[in-house]
Amino acid sequence: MSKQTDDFFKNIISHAKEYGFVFPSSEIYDGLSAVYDYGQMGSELKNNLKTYWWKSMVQLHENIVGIDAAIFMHPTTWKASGHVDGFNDPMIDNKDSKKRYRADQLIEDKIDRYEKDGKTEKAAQLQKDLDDAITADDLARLKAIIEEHNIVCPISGTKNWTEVRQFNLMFATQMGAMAEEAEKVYLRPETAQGIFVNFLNVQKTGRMKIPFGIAQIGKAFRNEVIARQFIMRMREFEQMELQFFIRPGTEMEWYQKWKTTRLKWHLALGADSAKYRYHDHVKPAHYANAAVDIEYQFPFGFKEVEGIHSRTDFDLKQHQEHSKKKMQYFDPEINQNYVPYVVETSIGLDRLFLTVLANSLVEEDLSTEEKKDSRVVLKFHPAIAPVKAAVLPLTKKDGLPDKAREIMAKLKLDFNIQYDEKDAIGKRYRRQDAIGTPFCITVDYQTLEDDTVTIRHRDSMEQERVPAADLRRIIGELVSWNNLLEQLV
RNA sequence: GCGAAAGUAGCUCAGUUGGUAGAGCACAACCUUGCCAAGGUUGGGGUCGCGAGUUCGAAUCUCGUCUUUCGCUCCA
Repeated sequence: MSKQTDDFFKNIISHAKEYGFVFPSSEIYDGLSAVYDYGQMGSELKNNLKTYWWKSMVQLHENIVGIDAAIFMHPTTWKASGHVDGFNDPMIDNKDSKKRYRADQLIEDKIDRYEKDGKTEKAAQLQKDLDDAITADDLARLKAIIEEHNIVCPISGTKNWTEVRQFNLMFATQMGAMAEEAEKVYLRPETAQGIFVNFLNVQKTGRMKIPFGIAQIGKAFRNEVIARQFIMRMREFEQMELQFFIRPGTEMEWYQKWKTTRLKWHLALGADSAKYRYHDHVKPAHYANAAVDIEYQFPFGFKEVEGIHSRTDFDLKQHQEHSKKKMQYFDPEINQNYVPYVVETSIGLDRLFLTVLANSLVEEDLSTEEKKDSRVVLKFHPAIAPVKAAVLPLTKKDGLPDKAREIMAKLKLDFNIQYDEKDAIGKRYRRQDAIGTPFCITVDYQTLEDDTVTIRHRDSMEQERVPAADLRRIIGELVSWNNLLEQLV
């Protein structure tokens, strides 16, 4: 990473903190690794991004509905999805080769070698030790076995091992206050399963006909080995997911359709299209037969923001098997019962938030021959800006504040508005620039005479004079969701 | 997890050979100005990430620890 991009990323982080977008979690206690809080500006921006997504899915499509499933789910859910078996292994690292291995597999390999060498007795004993240690969940014992049997790293050939650690992707806790009676439950590692288990409920009660989709926004939790890069990879994060249920055999058609639809959605926010690209997965995950990422070019390179997966009927079939409930749909058009196929679009809200910040943060040089000058601006699309407008009296005397308060009182019924009378007017404009407020309404001496105000536009810094009575309509049109959504249809 | 770098006020940083902490911006009050930041006066805010150790004395030296950034690794 170059010095320049490094600085750019640091700028984003410090700007985000300085203006109340993102704070390290529980910062007074030194923070918690890879956990962040959204501040007064950040939560507004994040909510607006959710609204944009929700409207684009649920409001714009008559065949998409939204749900809000619980974070806790029946433990069998995660057996069906493959999360329990797939990600629950004792791991060990070799410090020289920096390779990570499953500790039990290293030992199994050693057993094989003993057997090949004809040391069957030794092999049997080791197998027993291994089984005992695994059963007892004794990680220290596993490490000891590796050391006792001089197991070396296949790559470096050394015995320079770390401790054996249990790798658990899912956070577990218990439900029920009495510890001995408590049942182990997990914090969901993805929101998708909340949709799959509700497939029948929604389909029946909503009288949904295939093709149809279920959308959901919610928190998910993954105990990543290493979580890094600000809010790029967090252990607690928020997903916005659509599971779109379709007739088997039509999945590629829908996959292509959602691929284009979703990129359009990102571009509507105003980013340079050169900063986005598709990244096809050569080897999709076990549940998918096609997968693509939409990537955004961050200062530190292209990174995944959204994934589109053709999930086949894997999940519904798994749940059908584990729950013994028929996860089927009767399709009257072809007179057939089938388990629907699924195309999923899954976006990381926190990453989206970061793309929007990275894309919006601009430092402009406003220097003239006489004076050096610059400003820092967050050029958010007005519809997603945390504060829609600021009402500013030109001075804080001669009744201008009263007039400004009066205007503010009306506008705040419709919009998130700030009022500011401190410092010179230019300085107040710059403060609003720094949090991305698209419009500044200035009350001046002329306002007292003819009830007009000026609207100062963030990006052009130009002003226009309008009747104060028209503000609600004018601002309303400028910040309307329509400006974003009309680009999608 | 391994390796490297960093952590001093809200932000950006200074702090000499160890001698009880500073600047600019920001913030608050007042004055001044009045359409694009950085005018004046006054003020608030830091046990120098945390914990030990060495020392008469530690922001400074040593060790540990936490957090962050970068590289590797991981990411169904």
